[in-house]
Amino acid sequence: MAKQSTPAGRARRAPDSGPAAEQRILAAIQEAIFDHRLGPGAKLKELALAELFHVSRGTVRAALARLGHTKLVELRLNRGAVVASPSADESRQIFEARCAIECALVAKLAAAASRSDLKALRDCVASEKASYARGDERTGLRLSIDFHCKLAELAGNAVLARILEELVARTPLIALTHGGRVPSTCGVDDHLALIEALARRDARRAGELMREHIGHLELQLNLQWPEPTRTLAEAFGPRAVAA
Amino acid sequence: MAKQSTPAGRARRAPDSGPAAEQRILAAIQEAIFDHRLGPGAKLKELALAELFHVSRGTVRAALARLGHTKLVELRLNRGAVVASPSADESRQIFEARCAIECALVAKLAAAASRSDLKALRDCVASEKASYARGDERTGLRLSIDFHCKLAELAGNAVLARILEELVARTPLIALTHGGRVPSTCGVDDHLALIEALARRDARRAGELMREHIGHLELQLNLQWPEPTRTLAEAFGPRAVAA
DNA sequence: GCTTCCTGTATTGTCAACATAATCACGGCA
DNA sequence: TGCCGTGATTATGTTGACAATACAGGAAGC
Repeated sequence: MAKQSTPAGRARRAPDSGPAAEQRILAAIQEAIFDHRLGPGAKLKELALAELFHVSRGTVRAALARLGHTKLVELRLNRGAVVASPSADESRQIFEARCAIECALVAKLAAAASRSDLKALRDCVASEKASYARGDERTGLRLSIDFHCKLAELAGNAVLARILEELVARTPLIALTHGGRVPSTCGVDDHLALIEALARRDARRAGELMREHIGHLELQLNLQWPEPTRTLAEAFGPRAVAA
Repeated sequence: MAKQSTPAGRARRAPDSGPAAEQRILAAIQEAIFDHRLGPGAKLKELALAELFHVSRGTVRAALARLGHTKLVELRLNRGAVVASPSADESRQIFEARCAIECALVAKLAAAASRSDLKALRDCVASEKASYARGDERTGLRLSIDFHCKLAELAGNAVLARILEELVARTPLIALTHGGRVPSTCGVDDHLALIEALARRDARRAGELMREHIGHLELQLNLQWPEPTRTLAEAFGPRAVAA
């Protein structure tokens, strides 16, 4: 017998609340950030989200708390949650962290990657390339990010994979916050070169390539640019006034 | 004027609830795990904790959720939270992750550590050594852990520091879960040697030493031992029955 | 004697209302 | 005209009660 204990209002086919729903909301917000439909500073009101996803505010709060822990959203006391705006400093640190982690991963993969591992990586890059070729930047970017996560997964270290995933998830925000254009091809060639090094079991070269690749990403995101002015005092500071 | 808006029952000198209290509970549980007063598998009942800390269940839930995110506690659906018991596999992955991160940190420090940085590290090891010398293993272990966190802090990368902190926090659980005795001197000599390498700006040697040091930790924790049997089926499996 | 089912209890998950704090709009004032 | 104080509104933080689920003990059946 199906459990129809819920009064009558809304039959719960898909669970309208609970940990499952929390996961659903979390994933939805994360995807929205990925797809640039939510930019840095966007306000995430509990009530609005609760109504939108047909869940209680408590569920939304739990999801926002988790997103806050991964630093994808900033939780301000008594002032709600907004999509995070990583500072330039923080962004550099994120790339530095990625470099450390991903270099270790490729070193491990260079030593232990199986034939099927390499094939999986090549497939990943292939569909990535195809997406860019047909102008679908959104999917391309997604697959490009997937490539990095795949590296972690294939390296057989779930702990590092999880950490890397959280770091990688913050990259789109860095791009948006600092005005860098999302690169049009996002390093497909870098990815291919890296795979070749892995195939040759050339750990040293693979590490170099990864370092360079992340360096490219960092440059493309224009981190060397000054941080966008956020306050009026900055925007109309001495320099602007003097002119 | 002091805000005495609370009715009358209990004047809130220390905040009895809210984000501050959440932090307090989180820290308390984390310390209890550090000090081995809470071992793997220990049940963390919401109501008990709420009464113990004079907060509402909601606050406890929030704290547990955060601890769950850092994997210090395991959250089981409808079955509450227990202190985590990292598997042998997971433990190895944690050490691998620490190795990757800490090697990157010492490489950076070897290049950029200032005189005061080195002094801070030496001071840290000195008090660590002193603690062990007077038989205070608890404080010694704490300071030993602090040393690793200090490395991250001095390296000037808050992102990596945070990640490392979470990884390091799980080490005591690994020791308890897999029955390894907590080492009596926990690598004070390793720490000193590492500092010397940093002082000589010898990045290569510092990396080697760090790798070795973490290797020592891993060995001391007896990860090569089989995992303790948890299920009856395992405990009384074919081998035991045959005898 | 052992297993199986059942019932009572304890614990967690969920929700809706209340209290508190911040934001916004309006009107007075220099 | 621009600024500041004030009040209304909105949003968040918190609490307590309710519902659903899992656990434990005991009774009945094999």
